[in-house]
Amino acid sequence: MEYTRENISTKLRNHGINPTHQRIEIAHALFSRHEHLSADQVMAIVNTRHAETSKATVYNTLRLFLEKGMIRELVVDPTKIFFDPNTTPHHHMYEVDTGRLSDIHGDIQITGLPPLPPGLVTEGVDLIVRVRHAS
Amino acid sequence: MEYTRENISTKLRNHGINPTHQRIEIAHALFSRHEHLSADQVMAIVNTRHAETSKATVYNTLRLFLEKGMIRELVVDPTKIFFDPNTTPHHHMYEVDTGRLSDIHGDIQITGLPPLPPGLVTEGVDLIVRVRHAS
DNA sequence: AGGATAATTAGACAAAGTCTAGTATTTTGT
DNA sequence: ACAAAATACTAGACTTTGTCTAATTATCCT
Ligand SMILES: [Mn+2]
Ligand SMILES: [Mn+2]
Ligand SMILES: [Zn+2]
Ligand SMILES: [Zn+2]
Repeated sequence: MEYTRENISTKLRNHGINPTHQRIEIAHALFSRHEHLSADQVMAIVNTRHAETSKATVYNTLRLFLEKGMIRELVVDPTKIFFDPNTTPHHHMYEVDTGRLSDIHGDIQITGLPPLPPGLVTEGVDLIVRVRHAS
Repeated sequence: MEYTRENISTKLRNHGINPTHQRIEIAHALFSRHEHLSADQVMAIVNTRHAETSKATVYNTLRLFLEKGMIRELVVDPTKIFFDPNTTPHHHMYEVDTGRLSDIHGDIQITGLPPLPPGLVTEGVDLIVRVRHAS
């Protein structure tokens, strides 16, 4: 699938989001790469050519995409949040010494989780394998 | 096991940590409760009676305990780190709407993890079940 | 005791993220 | 097409978590 401006506009509309210039730019930054990006990185990408999008808009828009379920938030680095354009269930590997974050592919099974206390619903199950480069 | 000052001093020495007044207070805050605490909460607990321990010392000491493997760090809340006095492998449940963090007990098995790329070693596997209170 | 070393401190600083109040753009209704 | 209303964007102040520095204090050793 190609991430043209037109396709991205459609995707935004499908999620109930009004496709504005800034929102298209931010969505494009996230979906055309297949990486996990921080708000700061999104900000930098979107403003490479010439400054067009403010910090407030980057943060607001990422929140909006999250609420609408278009992206996913990863809390894995103590200093910043990463945003993941892939919302299908998958797990992550985090290199603690370099800060690199990548997907784990394969058929991972988690068994033995006790039932939830009543009144609680699962929002997601995050599995993070923390690794580091050998001595 | 009782967490007297004496027992805590011994525990610190066993981890190669010089037991000072502040370090004993901080360790006591963590180990006498069986909760996951943020730096801020540790700070508040340690300084309830009268201010005795500075912010710098709280942060430095928590880092030190971490390095020495006496406590564990949990990156789960986007705004702050939690410290866990329980270093044995176990997993967590995080209530996203209240910020409450608790242990998951039971025999959880994770299968199907692909082998690590060469040169990388596992530091830990964190499983976080994110839950929220039903609508 | 006295010198060396280790630990603590106040407060400046940094970075991520939020908020506000004003401006610009887009949409809606006629 | 036009005006009014609603939505979106912005600069920059502000907040919070955490780090750093340089000076002070406590501890250790002979
Ligand atoms: Mn940055
Ligand atoms: Mn706090
Ligand atoms: Zn991912
Ligand atoms: Zn725990």
